[in-house]
Amino acid sequence: MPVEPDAYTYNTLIRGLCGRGRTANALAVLDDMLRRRCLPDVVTYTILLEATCKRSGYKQAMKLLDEMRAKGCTPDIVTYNVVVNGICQEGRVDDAMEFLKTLPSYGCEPNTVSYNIVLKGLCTAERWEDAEELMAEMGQKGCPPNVVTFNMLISFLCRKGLVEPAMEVLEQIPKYGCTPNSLSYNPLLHAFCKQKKMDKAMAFLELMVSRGCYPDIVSYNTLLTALCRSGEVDVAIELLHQLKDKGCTPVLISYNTVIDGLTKAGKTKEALELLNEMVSKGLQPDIITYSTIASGLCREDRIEDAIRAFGKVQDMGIRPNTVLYNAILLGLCKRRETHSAIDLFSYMIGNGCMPNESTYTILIEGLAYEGLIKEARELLDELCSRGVMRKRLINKGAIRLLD
DNA sequence: CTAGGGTTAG
Repeated sequence: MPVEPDAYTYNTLIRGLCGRGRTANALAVLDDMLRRRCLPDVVTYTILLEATCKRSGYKQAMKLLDEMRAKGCTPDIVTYNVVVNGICQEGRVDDAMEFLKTLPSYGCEPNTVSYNIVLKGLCTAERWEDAEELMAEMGQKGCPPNVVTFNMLISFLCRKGLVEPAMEVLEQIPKYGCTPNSLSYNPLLHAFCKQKKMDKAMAFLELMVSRGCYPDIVSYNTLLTALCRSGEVDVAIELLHQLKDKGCTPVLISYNTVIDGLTKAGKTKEALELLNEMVSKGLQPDIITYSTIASGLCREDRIEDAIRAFGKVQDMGIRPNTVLYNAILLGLCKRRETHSAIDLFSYMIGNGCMPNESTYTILIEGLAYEGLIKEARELLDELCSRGVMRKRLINKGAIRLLD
C-alpha cells in the first residue's frame, strides 16, 4: 500500500529546497500538498515565508501570509517574526515596528525575539538612541531583553569601534538576570586584537575564564589571527597545538590562519608541514588553504609547486577562484613569464572565473616590466575606459614605465 | 519554523 507523505516529510523537503535557493520549487511542493489534501501547517508556511522574503521581498510574503490565513492556518509569533525580519532587511524598520503593533489584533503578542529583530534593524541603521529607547521599552512590554539582545548590541558597537560602550553593555548583562556567554565576550576580544592591544586581549581572555566563560574555538581563532599579524607566528603555533588541552579542537579556519601566518613569515616549509598535519588529523583543506599555500610558494619563486597546488584543487573537484588565479598570475609575472600568465588568464576566462581589479593590475604591471609598454598601455586604457579598473591601482614603478 | 560572533586567503 503506498504511503502518503505527511506534513513533516513535506516540511523537510521544502526546507531543503529553500535552503538551496529553490523557492519556486518549494512553492510548487506547497501546491502539491494542497492538491493531495495533506494540509500544510504553520511550520510549512513559516519556512516558505522566510524564503519568499529573501527572494521576492516582504510584500510578496504578505500575500502568502494572507493566503495562509485563507487556508485556515493560523500564523504564530514565529511566523510573524519571520515577516518582521523581512521588513527590517529591506531597511524599513519603522514599518516593521508598525507591523508589530498590529499583531495583538490578530491575537498574537510580540515576544523578545520580535524586539531583537527590530533592534538589529535599528543598530544596522546606526539609530543608537532609538535602539536604547526600544531596549528600555522591552521590559515594560513584557519582553525583557535576553542575552541575545545584549550580544547583538555588543557586536554592533564593537564593529563601530565603540569598544567602551560595548564594555559597559557587557557589565550590564548580569543586572538583567542574564549570563554572558562566549558570544558576549568574543566581539570585545576581537576589538582588542584589532587595536593590536595583545596584552589587553590576553587580560580579557583571563577575565572571561575567571568569570566562568570558557573561550571557544572562535575566541582562539581570533587570537591566532592577531598573533600571526603581530609577527608572533611561533606563539600561534604553540597555541594551536595547546588547544586540545584547553578543551578546544582546532578547525579548518585555525589551520588556515596559522598556515597563512607561516607563509607570510617566509616559513613555507613549516606551512607545508602544517598542511600535512591537518590532513593527518582528518581535516580537508579548502580553497583558502591552497590559495594561501600557492601565494607562499610563489613568493619563494616556486611557481611549479604552486601550479601543482592548483592542480590539487582541481583534482579535489573545487573550482579555482580569482584569488588563487591571481596568486599564480603574480608569480608568473614576477618571473617575467608574462606569456604563460596570459595563457593562464585565457584559461581562467575559459573556465568562467571572473577577473577582478587585482588580476588586471598584475597583468598590466607584468606587461610593463617585460617591456611590452604599448600592450600594457592599451590594456590599461581599455579597462579604465570601460570602468573595470582604476588607474591608481597600478604601482608607481609601472606607471613610470607607461608614461 | 524566527533573533546573536565582522574567527581564515586577496
